[in-house]
Amino acid sequence: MESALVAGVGVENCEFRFDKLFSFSVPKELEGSVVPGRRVLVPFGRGSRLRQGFVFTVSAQPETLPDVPLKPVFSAADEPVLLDETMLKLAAALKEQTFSTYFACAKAMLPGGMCVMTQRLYEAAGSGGDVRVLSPAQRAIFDFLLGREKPEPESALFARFGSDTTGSDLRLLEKNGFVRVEPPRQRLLPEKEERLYYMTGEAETGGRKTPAQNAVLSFLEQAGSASGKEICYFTGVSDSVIARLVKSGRIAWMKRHVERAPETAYAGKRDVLAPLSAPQRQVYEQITQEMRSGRRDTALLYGVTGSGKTNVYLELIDFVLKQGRTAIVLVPEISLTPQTVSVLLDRFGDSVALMHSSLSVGERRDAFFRIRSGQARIVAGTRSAVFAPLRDLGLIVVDEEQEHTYKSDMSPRYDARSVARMRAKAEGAFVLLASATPSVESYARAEKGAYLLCSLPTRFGGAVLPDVIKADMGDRANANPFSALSVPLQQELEENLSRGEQSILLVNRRGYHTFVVCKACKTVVTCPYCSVSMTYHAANGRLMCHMCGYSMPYAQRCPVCGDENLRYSGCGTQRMEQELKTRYPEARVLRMDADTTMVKNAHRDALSAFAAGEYDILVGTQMVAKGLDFPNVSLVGVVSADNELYSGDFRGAEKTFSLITQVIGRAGRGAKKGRAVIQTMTPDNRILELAAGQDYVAFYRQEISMRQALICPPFCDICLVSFSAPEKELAERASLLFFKALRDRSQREYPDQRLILLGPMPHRVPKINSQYREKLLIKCRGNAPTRSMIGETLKETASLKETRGVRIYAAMNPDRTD
DNA sequence: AGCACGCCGACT
DNA sequence: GTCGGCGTGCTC
Repeated sequence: MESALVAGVGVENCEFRFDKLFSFSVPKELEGSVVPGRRVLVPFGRGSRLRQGFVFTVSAQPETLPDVPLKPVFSAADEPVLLDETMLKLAAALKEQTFSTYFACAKAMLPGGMCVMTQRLYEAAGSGGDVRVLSPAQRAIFDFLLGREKPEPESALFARFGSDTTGSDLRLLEKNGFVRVEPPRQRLLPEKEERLYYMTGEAETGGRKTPAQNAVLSFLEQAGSASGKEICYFTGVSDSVIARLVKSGRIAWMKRHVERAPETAYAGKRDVLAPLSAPQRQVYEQITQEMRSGRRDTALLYGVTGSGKTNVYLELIDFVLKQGRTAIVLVPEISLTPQTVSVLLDRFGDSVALMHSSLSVGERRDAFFRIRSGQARIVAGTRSAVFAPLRDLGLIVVDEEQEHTYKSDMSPRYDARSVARMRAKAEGAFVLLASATPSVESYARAEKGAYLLCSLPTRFGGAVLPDVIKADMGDRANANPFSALSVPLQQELEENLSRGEQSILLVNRRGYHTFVVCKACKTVVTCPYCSVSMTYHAANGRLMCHMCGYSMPYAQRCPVCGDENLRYSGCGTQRMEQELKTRYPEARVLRMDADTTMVKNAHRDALSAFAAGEYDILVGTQMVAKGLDFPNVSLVGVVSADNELYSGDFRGAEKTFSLITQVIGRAGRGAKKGRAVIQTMTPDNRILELAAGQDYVAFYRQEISMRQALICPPFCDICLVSFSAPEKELAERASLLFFKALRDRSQREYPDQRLILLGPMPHRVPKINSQYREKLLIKCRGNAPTRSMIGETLKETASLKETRGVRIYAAMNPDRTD
């Protein structure tokens, strides 16, 4: 075998434990198409089954060759090369930083749906030419195909004729006209359509009905039609019941009407130019000067709510575009930030491409190639848009940079902000992190001078900050009997209603009652699969687990002792909605939480309905704190402020401060002065005090000294190593083995890397989905040696037979460590 | 994660 | 005697 080239391939479905670039020989006739960045199929494992891979390297003489004979690359995808050298480098760096695999990293950089296996189909082309020129193997394949009625998928041929030469044989047969190839059937996932299920009227004809099927049918009878998610929510069945009903013909579905893509909806009004205010201009000058000097590649813009940060982004984008460069704008969640996106579309029209999860596979693919071809020069999108294949990247804006959505909680566990900085460094771009409540880590770096720090401390247009009242819920005088609404909040709400002004109430729990407790045996009803309490939902009359989705009917007896004295208590969004409707029958109340926004675009529709004045009160979870500007909102109520504050995570204070500051900032956006009521059991808490005063810098000062005293980020990095297994002991044993292995390795090989090991111990929620979860926290410097130390220990521990059945992963600086 | 190889119990 | 149980170890 004279084949000169060897490809280094990242292969799919490899565990981190044994992932690396695997070497494959490149068949002669594939030399032009097996190039770095190309998607290929390779024979892998004992059975040499076909798997997808990404070519990372191609070389004539690889430095390290395994001592096993190389298998050949089976085939290369018929599509443009998806990843260029820059992106491949980024993928490799990502693997190193996130304890993830080459393939997973490459895949994460591409729009979803792009890595679907595609199959070529082969059939014999008549009698072909002179079969004597064929090798025995080629002859066998040809004869086989002659005897088949239908075209054969390449994987079937591969399975039948082996991994060594089948690929090359097929290509030769094709070249000489013995076989025909159907181009790869693009088995792209079917377009993500929203299905509306309805009854067909054949309900009586189908066979016997199970209780679950009856529940679905009677629900549909009442509702008329509903989405799959809604059916599952309201009846507590799983989607297999729906599938069965469809199969038996008793229900059917139709495509829900899907709106036009927002790009076209907004394109056209290009010259909306708000001139920069003096402070905005000053920030703009600061940043462009920094960009020109090339001294630092990152700036933090601290600008209070309503100070016009978006105006600054627009000018900066204009600035880089004029230099012939391109820009990315990251937002935490597209559906919650329609304004930022629409402003971009108004200003830059169709040179903007949107990248987010509710696009169909086809739309995403189009956007990807539109970006790569240079047609789109600005990309707006969520986390993964940081990988947009723009060339000549000049600027990456990260809006609301403290938001946890920038951190991926699945492999690869990357942080879009640090990826942005990696790209900036590699491609000579500039990163602008912006927020009214920056993350403590970012602000600390800016203060230290690692980032340029600029600020917009006043609201644009001179709007004033709201007056804040704190309602002490421990004080009897404030309490309404049987109500989660305090007297002060009630009074303010009534005043607002009478004045015809709008109000927002933040309730940080979904559902009706947040827990159920048995008065006799004092136990709280918990999920059988998770260690969390069940939440009662009035909308479907069921107790639901917010962790795993398990639900059960409204309980009248204690599941433990059978007693009938159950106490339903705790206030969720549904109960607050109900209470408001009962108390103020005239008021138009809108609830917004994960349960009301299951349907596509429900977010946007709800927000614009509220903005249009169709409702008086908006009740909802975190999601009401972000989104559109509501000029007529003059009151904000924070119904329960304390939950997150005492969650035990070191970011609890930061998250509470950020959320309360944001939601309070929604009061008094227009001409009217706003008011806010914060209900709390701990009115003297400093964090609430500072949030009430919207005083970020004072909050930062307090928080940073806390972080220093407790040795928390930014004074260290925290690596979370998590172990989950179906038995508690198994997870515990694995965590202990890891702990010892890490301690030994650090003493032996990394004596100068200082570590603080916390644990192993159970997670705050020790069981989810019947999996017991242990964790180990490693306070460290997240530098290359430490990462490789942790990575090596991970591989070592995961390879032990004692850890079989245990899922182990590591995440550097995850959003939550509890 | 797959998947094949291999070393022990109940069958023709 | 063998068919197949799933424990064990490897993946270019």
